[in-house]
Amino acid sequence: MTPVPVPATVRDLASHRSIPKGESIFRVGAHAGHVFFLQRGRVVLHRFGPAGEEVVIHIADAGEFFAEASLHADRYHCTAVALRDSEVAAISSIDLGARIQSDPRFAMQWLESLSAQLRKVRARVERLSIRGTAERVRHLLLTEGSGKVPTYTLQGTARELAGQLGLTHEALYRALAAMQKDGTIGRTGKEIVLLR
Amino acid sequence: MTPVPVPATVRDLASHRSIPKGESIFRVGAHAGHVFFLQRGRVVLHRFGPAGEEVVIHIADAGEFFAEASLHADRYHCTAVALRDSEVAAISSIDLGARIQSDPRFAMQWLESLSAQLRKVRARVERLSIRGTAERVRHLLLTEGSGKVPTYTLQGTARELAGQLGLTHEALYRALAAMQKDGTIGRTGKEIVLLR
DNA sequence: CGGCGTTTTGAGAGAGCTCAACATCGGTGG
DNA sequence: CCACCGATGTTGAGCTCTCTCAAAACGCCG
Repeated sequence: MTPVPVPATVRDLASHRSIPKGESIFRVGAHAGHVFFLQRGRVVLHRFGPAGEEVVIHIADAGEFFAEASLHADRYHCTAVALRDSEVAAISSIDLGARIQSDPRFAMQWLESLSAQLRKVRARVERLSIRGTAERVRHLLLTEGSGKVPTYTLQGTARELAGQLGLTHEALYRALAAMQKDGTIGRTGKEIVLLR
Repeated sequence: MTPVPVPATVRDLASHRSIPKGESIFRVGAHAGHVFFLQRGRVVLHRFGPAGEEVVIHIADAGEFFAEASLHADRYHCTAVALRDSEVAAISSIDLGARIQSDPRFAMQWLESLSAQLRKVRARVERLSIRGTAERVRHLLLTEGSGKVPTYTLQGTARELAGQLGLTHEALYRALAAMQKDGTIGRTGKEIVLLR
């Protein structure tokens, strides 16, 4: 997989890091010095419960920012570990904060990026609340698809999509097969089209 | 229910509106003139699919901002309808934008509020991805609970919580009963405590 | 007191998970 | 070039958990 490029607005603030699978990017309690942009791989953010058990807060996929709160806290509230070999862009929170304060245009852009993420995640919450595999797929196509006839292009594997939809891969495959058979969707390679 | 007060930072920009159940607050395509803070009630944001069917993007509950993207778009991309009698604070997006641009301290606060929401929603996504009613409740207590011994205080009814957890109220009641019986949790009134 | 919404428990049905087997595809090394 | 390997894709069968429908107890407010 080719790495997602760092957004142009922060590119000059970013320094590149490669993280082997299993290694941590930061640990809870450490100085919150950076905001991160995940260019490739997958990262889990988790905390530990009273009995030391892992509690997953978020799983970041390629193309996402994470630990944005480093701007406002001085210590990380969770631990970040690479679930695969990953590449991240580390953005100094001091530099980022300084630019936000000094460049209102940039502040607006950063705000817009956060808003967009928020909208996306909220839609995902709604999707996960829907009962029925087919209905979830339909919601995905309607909210994330583009074009007159809603078209969604698979970014990764269907297995990954299943995870995003809160389904097992088997359930997703069956739903897609059924929807294709009854003419709800069409598929050509990585593209899924909502027909009715 | 007593209305949630408007956050102090934007109070002077806000004008109050009461929305009867079933009425819309804004419609898709209309000029995106305001960001909203929901003080009381519940609001659904939805779009319409090709066949005119409703697609829910988000359901906002009391205490939440919604339509933050009005800052960056000139038209609403969805329609907002009150699911109950609601009270909202409408914040002019022009005024808000102006303050963000002119007051860096304020910009930081607004950013922090967005970050906090993002973190919360992401945790909720993770929660909804968990299989098993009891495990979901446990995740809620561990992520949203406070204190040494994780304690969560019900804000509304248990029914509402069930909705938030993506469960039927029956499933939630049964899970709570079972967890109480086997000593996983303790309950006193609106408080739920994770014991082990 | 009467009515409404919440809480609680029961029983049955169905959707999706689990386990399993096999096909397919892309890459790797002999 | 082909054999092999791991990961993805696909389908089957059984089982479990949650949803659905139902009913009753409870608490609150007019």
